[in-house]
Amino acid sequence: MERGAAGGETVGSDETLFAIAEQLRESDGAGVTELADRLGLAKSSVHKHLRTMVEHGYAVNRDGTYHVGLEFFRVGEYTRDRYEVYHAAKGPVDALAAETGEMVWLIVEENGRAMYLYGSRGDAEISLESIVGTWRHLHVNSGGKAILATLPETEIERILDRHGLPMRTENTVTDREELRAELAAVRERGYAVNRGEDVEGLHALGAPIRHDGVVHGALAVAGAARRFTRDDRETDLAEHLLTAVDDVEVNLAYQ
Amino acid sequence: MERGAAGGETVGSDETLFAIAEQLRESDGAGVTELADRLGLAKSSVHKHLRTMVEHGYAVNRDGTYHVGLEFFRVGEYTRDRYEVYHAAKGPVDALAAETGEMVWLIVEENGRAMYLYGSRGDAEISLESIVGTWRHLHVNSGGKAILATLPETEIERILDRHGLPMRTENTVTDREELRAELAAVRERGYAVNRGEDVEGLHALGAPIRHDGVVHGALAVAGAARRFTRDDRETDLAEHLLTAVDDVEVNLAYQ
DNA sequence: GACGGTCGTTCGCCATCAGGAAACGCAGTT
DNA sequence: AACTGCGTTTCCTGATGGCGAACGACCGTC
Repeated sequence: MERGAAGGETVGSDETLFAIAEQLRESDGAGVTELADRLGLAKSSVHKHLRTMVEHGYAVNRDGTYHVGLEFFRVGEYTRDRYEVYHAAKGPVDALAAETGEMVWLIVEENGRAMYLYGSRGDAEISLESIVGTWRHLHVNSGGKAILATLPETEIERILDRHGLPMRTENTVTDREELRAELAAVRERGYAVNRGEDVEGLHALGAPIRHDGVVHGALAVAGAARRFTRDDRETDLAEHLLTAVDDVEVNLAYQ
Repeated sequence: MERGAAGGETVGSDETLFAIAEQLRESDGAGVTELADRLGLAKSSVHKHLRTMVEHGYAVNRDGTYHVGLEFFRVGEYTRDRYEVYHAAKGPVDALAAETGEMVWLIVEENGRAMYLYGSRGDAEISLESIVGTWRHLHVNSGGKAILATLPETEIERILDRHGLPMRTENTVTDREELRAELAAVRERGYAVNRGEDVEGLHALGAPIRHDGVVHGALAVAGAARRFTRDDRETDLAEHLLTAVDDVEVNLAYQ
């Protein structure tokens, strides 16, 4: 069995389990044979894992095909709810979205990656659900850069070593020195800027949420590049963003 | 290693993994030693599992203690979003909550248990988050009973064999015959009633959501027993409930 | 500033069990 | 009625998950 990347021993069966879950997700449900083929495993092995997963609610068999189970949802909800910043930021995020008419996000960092924990938009609340619950590299995300800028140099180094600086668009910062310079600017400015570095034509501003000397996450405002580059729209948005962050920090202070 | 309950072979390492995740959740984060003690495992084993989990985002080490990771949230969000009925029911649930001023839930069944997939309440949207993402036995839940009533007798039998009829309050139906009679009444009436069978003083009505001859879940209205037993409040609520279900079914039909 | 105590982590060994191959049983199809 | 493709079961075996012990880092305490 192929083992995990360098960095010590891992449990092979766990990795098989994760691979099965991921494959079930990617293919929106699958059968034993399909999974075994795609993962290069014996049908019997896959079957044994699936039975274990079903027994614990991590998988279901709906009329013949296996799917990921709602136990993931249960643990996932818990994981999100445990972030105090989620509860503290919900209100301010909605408010900021209403004020600006743009999309607003709460982003947190885990293991050197950014995850969208909550989102809202001024006009409709459409299609945000496909973003919430997804990972991003820190360097292609305004919130991610805002968080990165607050970390000590050694920590930044570790993260970059682990995840690299993969390119997403023409504008992605892929050079360490360039990133380092930008993070210095972020620290200076108080917020980070993303100019289509993840998605072409999508600009964003991000600012870190601090409490008790710890970074709890970041807020980000995102919208069409066209709007963001108009006159002093950026400074205006930044003003609103930083005020919203203040609100979140106050909420954190008062539990 | 202790194996899973009767019903064929399971993967022991997977069960260890699930146990670790559950323990992390129950204790809101824990260290290697604590986990090993509680689960009766060697520290080294726990450590190896944790490393694997961290590598895949299913755990994080935040300043010395391990926690469940947001990868659970990612997969969990996907699992919920894959339920068409979730998207179809959101609007109607909110509307019904506003109309009635009571709590309204979307409930789905998986592996013979009910899970709260979404909730809303008329007045404030407080404390619903602690319910969404939790399991219930079908027989103590109005939505669960509504779903159960639609299933074929053999299926009901299988579920009762697997999960039993544990008592939650004085009012819980713990007798199979009694339950069978009640399910017949549910089929007759078109909706199920819960009179404090899960939580003392909490009554509820539940009705199944059908589409293409399949049950997709159930809606439930819940509130203080005192209000529910007043005059013809029940028939009035039932009317609203069944109308909301119709709306969901229409949404399902039109994608 | 030496000392237990406690923790996370690493190491090496061994019995177990996760994974493989093949066969079985059941549908639906030809 | 033979065929095909599926999920499931059975049996076997060598890789590996789990163990115990040791290590090293970090405590507060005396």
